[in-house]
Amino acid sequence: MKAIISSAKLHCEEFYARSTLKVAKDLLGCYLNRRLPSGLVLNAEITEVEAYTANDPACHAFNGKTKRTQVLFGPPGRAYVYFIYGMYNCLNVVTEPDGIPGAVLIRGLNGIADSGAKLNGPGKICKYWQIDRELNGVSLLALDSPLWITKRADGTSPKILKSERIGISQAQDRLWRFYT
DNA sequence: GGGCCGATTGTT
DNA sequence: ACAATCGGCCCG
Repeated sequence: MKAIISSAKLHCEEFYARSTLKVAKDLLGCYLNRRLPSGLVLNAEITEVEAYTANDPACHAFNGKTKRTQVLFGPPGRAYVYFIYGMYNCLNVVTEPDGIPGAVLIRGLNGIADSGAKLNGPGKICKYWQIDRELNGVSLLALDSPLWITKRADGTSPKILKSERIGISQAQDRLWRFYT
């Protein structure tokens, strides 16, 4: 058995089975980890997120469950990856208890592979980290997952700023974009 | 089957 | 400002 993670710990399902707004803010400062098909593992600190909830006109799940959005209604702690603008994929983490839709969009990373480089924008993150719809629905909780999230090692929490969400045409008054 | 739109991004 | 580029969803 090989150890993928030494010091950092995975969140458990209970972490994701909470209010989407709380999960969004708590994910800031955590680390997104990605095992590429080549075997190479990338990791970087989450620095920007957005929350999308059941009673939110900007959420894909707002108009009910469809083939595309069904993972939003499923168990928490899974990846929701959708294809947008004919070119880009966006990565979300599913929140709320099973049966209630909700997700946190990952919009920004910092310190990619210890290089210190920043990666801004959900489309670019998925492009550079080879995240596409094949990962839609995968659990982030299993150690053999190609995608998982770990807590920050020092146990501290970053200072959180908020603003309107980017690129939406509805519910623009909700300050549900959080960043560090 | 047709048409419109989108949780984006890079270029004009 | 706008083009790139295509799946989902609604309508008929």
